[in-house]
Amino acid sequence: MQDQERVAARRPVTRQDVARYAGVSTAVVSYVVNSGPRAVAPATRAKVLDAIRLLDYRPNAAARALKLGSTQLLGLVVPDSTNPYFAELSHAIEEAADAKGLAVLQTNSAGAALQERNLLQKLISRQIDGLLLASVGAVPDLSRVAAANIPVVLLDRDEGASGLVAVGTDYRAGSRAGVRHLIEHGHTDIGLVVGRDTGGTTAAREAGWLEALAEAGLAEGPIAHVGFSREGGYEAGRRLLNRERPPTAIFASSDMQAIGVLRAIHETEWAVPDDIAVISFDGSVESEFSWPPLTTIRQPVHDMARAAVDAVTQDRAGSREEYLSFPTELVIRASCGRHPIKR
Amino acid sequence: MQDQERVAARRPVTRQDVARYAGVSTAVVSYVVNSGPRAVAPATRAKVLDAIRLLDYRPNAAARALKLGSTQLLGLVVPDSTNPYFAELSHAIEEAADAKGLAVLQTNSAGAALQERNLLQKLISRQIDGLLLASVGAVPDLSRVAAANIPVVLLDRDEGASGLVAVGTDYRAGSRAGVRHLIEHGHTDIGLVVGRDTGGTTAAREAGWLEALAEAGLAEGPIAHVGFSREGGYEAGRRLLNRERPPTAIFASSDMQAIGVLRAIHETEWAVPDDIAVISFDGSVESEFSWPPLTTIRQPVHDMARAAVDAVTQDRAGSREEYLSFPTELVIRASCGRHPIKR
DNA sequence: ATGAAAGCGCTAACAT
DNA sequence: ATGTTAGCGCTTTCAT
Repeated sequence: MQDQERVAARRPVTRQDVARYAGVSTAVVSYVVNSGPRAVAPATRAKVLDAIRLLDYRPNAAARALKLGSTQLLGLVVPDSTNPYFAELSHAIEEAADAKGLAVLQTNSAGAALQERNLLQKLISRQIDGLLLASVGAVPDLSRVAAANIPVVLLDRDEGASGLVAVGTDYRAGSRAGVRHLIEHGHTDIGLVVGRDTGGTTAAREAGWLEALAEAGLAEGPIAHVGFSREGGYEAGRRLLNRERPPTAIFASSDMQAIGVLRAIHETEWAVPDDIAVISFDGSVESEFSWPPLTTIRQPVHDMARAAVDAVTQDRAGSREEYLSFPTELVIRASCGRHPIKR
Repeated sequence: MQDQERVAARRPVTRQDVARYAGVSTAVVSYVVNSGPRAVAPATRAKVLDAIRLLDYRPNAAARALKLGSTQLLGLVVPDSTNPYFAELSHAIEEAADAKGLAVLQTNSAGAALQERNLLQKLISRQIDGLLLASVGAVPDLSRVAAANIPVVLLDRDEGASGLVAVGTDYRAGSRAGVRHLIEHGHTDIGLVVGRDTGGTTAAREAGWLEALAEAGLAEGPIAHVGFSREGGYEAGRRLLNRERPPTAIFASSDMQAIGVLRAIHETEWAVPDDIAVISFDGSVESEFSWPPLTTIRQPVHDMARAAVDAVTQDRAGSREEYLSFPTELVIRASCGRHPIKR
């Protein structure tokens, strides 16, 4: 008898229930819910809407997905969502997707190709309608995705890939503009901190640095190849500072690396920008609140996210090749200094 | 004739196809795929497995979800996934979920109650199997979720909530330990930077600070109530430093706020920790690479994530009340100084 | 050990 | 304008 208090496990409300309650057929409920494809008389429509409200009916997405063959789900794979750049990109993607009624399954590859492949498998079997991939390698294995006919958009790329849409910023031009700014400050010895991998955006960032130097007739500065992380930047900073004649300015090709560089500089008790200037690439929030605030080449993350979501939801996606490149913006803050450094 | 090159839109491989290819019934394929509920002869099993491999068959998650009434999907709502603390928590949750074969729908409420409600609606209609919620308000509106019979676990809480499982750390004890550490360094004038909201974890963090002071017989230091952001911390820092007699140490109740405080201090050209010591709460990576590196009270994010995922996937979830509290760890770095400050 | 078939909730073509 | 109904791919009961 005491067990009578047990809460009845409510069976979820279905379209059947709504139809019955409103005294119409299930088809009509469908027409109302989806605003089509058939018209419904205003009076009937009102009845159905009432029933929906009263019963607190919510369409079953799984059933809908099964019927339509579309889940309204996007898959997103990034190396590390904890990295502010990817965190901001992911956030922007989520917003852009949400605006289109799409939800996103966010996953982390930890920068490992194997893990990335596993994730793709899982996402495919979840019937995602599109895949946004910031891949570890230059040539991700997309055979399974292609076989499943899922549109793909590559993120964080410096060029298109065979038959795919890719989005990125103009890393080369951005880097060049940043380094040129350093040169305008009078610097002639500008070091580079950049990723360890060859190709990809790393090469483009490096190329921009080189171009700016060449343009100004300056000699190539010292380079430190390290991981795209704070730790990597720290290591790079130490290496550059320990040279016989350290550069007077450093271009770090990502915010994370710049943060690490700053730490290395602070540890040697040099002043930024008076003893050494620093400039970074990405423009994530963290660059604004470092000490000193970093001059940075900002990527238009929101524009890129929107473009990526747009592209992946277009019919033509997956069957076209296109590279969507976005311009960067030089955000000038304190780390690059006001005056040329004399040493 | 040219159009013949057109790629045939492959119909996805279904369980039917596999059954036909392997010369068995669809039921047997099911038994093999799910390792149950019926046994299958080893030879048959092998045939089916071969067919699966050959046809590159992947079960349709939507169909499975419809049939089973379970999507293997978790919903996650945080105020801002761009905040390193939530980024790390989300990342850890994703890992914990993935280990259980669950995927997670990550969403951002932007700290707005209305947006939060909308997200919950959307997540519910996607038939999530469980909800992880770091809510904006002290008492989230969970009526819809409850009606849908979806287990909920509250994140980032300092206490249980009626009928719900909640996870959090011991904010009060952690804060107290941190402030006590400052006191051991000889500080007697310790300011507090804390959230603007009353109640919730804010109150607990404040209580810990107060307790440590009381314990040591010290007077209550100055308080700045600001948002849980870098900007908020900056504002708080300025306010505290502009006092007639600034505190010699500041306890910032989150890493983000501490980062802002550091900026304010640097701008006044005071030295940390020599002129003023700082200590923070959370222990996200960013605290490690600030300058100087922040002494911080670290939350065991991974443990919390695992516990949250475990709890939300338990049958009993949603019908029990429990508060899972995790201990913090004091991570000592440079920002709290070695010696008492004399001013 | 295996197979046949009902049915999960929804959409839309086809009827009326 | 509205109703009837087949079928999306899967699981599992019930039969064999």
